[in-house]
Amino acid sequence: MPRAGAHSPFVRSSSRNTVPMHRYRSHTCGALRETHVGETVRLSGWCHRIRDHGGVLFIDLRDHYGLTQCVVDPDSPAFKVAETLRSEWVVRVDGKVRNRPAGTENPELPTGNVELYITEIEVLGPAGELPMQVFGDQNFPEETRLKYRFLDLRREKLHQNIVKRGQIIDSLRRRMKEGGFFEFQTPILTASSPEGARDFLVPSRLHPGKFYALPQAPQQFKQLTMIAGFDRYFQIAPCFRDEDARADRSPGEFYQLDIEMSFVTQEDVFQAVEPVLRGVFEEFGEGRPVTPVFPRIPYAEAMLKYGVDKPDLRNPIIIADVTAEFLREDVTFNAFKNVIKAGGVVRAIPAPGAAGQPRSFFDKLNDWARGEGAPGLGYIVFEDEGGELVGRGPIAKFVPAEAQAAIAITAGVRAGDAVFFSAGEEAKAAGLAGKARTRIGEELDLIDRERFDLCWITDFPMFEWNEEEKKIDFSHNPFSMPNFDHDAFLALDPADEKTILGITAFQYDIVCNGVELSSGAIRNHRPDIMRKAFAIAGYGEDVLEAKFGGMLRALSYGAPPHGGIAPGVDRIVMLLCNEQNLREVVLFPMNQRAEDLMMGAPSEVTMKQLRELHIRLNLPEK
RNA sequence: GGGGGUGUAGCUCAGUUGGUUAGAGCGCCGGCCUGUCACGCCGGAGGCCGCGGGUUCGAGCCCCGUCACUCCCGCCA
Repeated sequence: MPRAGAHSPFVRSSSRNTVPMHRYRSHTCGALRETHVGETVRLSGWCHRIRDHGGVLFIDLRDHYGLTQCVVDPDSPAFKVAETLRSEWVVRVDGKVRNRPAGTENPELPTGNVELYITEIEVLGPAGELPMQVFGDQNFPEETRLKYRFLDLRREKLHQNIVKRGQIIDSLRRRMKEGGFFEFQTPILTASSPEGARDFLVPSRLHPGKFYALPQAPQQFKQLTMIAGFDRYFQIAPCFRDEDARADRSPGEFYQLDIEMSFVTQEDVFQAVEPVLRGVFEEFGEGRPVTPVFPRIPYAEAMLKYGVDKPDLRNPIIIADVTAEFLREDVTFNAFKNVIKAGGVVRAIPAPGAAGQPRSFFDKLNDWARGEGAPGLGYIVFEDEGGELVGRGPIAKFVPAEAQAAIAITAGVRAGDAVFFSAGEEAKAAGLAGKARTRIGEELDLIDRERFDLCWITDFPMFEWNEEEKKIDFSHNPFSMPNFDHDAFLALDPADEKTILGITAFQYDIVCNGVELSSGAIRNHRPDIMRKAFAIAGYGEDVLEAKFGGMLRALSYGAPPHGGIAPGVDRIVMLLCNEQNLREVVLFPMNQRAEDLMMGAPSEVTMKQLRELHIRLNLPEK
């Protein structure tokens, strides 16, 4: 059980014992080697595993640094006590280091050539019967793991993940400082923001009826830091959002490597950040290849080719638009033709080599698509028949050979492949195609898991249509600079929805293996353009003043052009630790319902506390 | 707020078409064992089969409800 940082920070006893022994340990449990043979040493740690042979008793003693086999037999004065020890008791043992008898060495352990012959045992912390074993790699229920997190954290995998997390953060910090960035701390108690996620609120005692909010991100603070002239900001920043959890989204709180730079274009941000992320993936990726130069994929292209704005580029499937092919006069598949007539599109998802799949493969995907709310997932299987490309499948008979050939060319498929179709209104068809792409890639085992494929997604739309409220909204960060001539932007007619919805922003993401790692932008540093952008999104001058007055004022006293990005630390660590869930890389996570089962948060508070905060509860009826 | 999955011993799981006394491994307790490192052998304790209701002669199994955990949708600038 090799552990990180095997050196001991503690005092060592000399072989002549001229130095007094430390109260708890002379060495750590990962330190002893053959060079220590003959020394009298003192170890403290947890009884990892006890093997009682009657006459001889082995105790594997464990601490953060490693594992040392300790032995007692009836000749030792400690034998009686040793027999009472149980798993996970914390003990201090004294004894002499000796070579293991020939043939009993354990090459799995760095300390495996030696053992400690115990002459004295002091129980420092006995343990009750354990709700979960530390030893071994058995699975335990999430609830138990969270409630007894301190036990789970003793276990090899989680312990290593947390160590790795620390090392990754060290590396990020070092790389940022080497890049000329300076670290800042921004407030935790701040003001609620109208855009974005739901805020965590903190009632103010001094100002009845008023609330602080925990920052969703230090967005405005880092911009203000730039306006204050500090030029290059970074922070391992805690962020708080009161939204529901996902496997890759911690409930409540998470950390970002928050970055901001002055006098930069988008290109400068890319040049500053890409080496940091590539470097950290290379450093901690355990040899798995990392994209040498991150490709840059405009949002629109990503939605077409991958059906999603966070494509997993390890999946070789590329979606194609085959709307034109289904419009051909010789094609008689009216289901698709009607969709197209109604303004929809048809997307083709190639399934390389799927011709050999059994019927159940296609049926399963069809069922899945229905579960996604689609009418189904049409498909054509291409086979080679005497040198001719022949399409089969339920809809093939509506598509004559020439049209099939045209589809095959557009979708880039050959005999032996299949192609699935997703038809409908563009965004929906693209979304379903994207999900199908992922699913087909997984079913056909096309995804190389031993790789980190990173890319930039660029040119996000500045605005989007809010169907519910029938209005234009910011589609991302309201502080982003539109990629549009400034004077023309100021002159925009808010009713000109077509032009407005076509405007992109200097807004970008980094994606790795289908996981959105960061989001960033060149900021809008001009108050006039800011006012215009908010006006387009339907925010009046009063709202703007109330919520972003400080920011607007700051922009009015000499603001440098600036921009930044904020990679998600937890997600980076999750990818590098090969974990599917953020709880595996967070020291003390909450459960899906945002409860801390160990500390019992959230919890009720006393009436006195509520009174001081001028709060009266109005609880929902059960 | 909605959908899926899971729920049987402390833990991981098995449990046939609804049919005697609900099993195994790990852990725990006791005994034996002087070279193991997933030690071995023998014995033992430990079960509101998540909870409530229903169907049935009979329910771990079928039905309804509910709760918990989890994954997903909504949400997450």
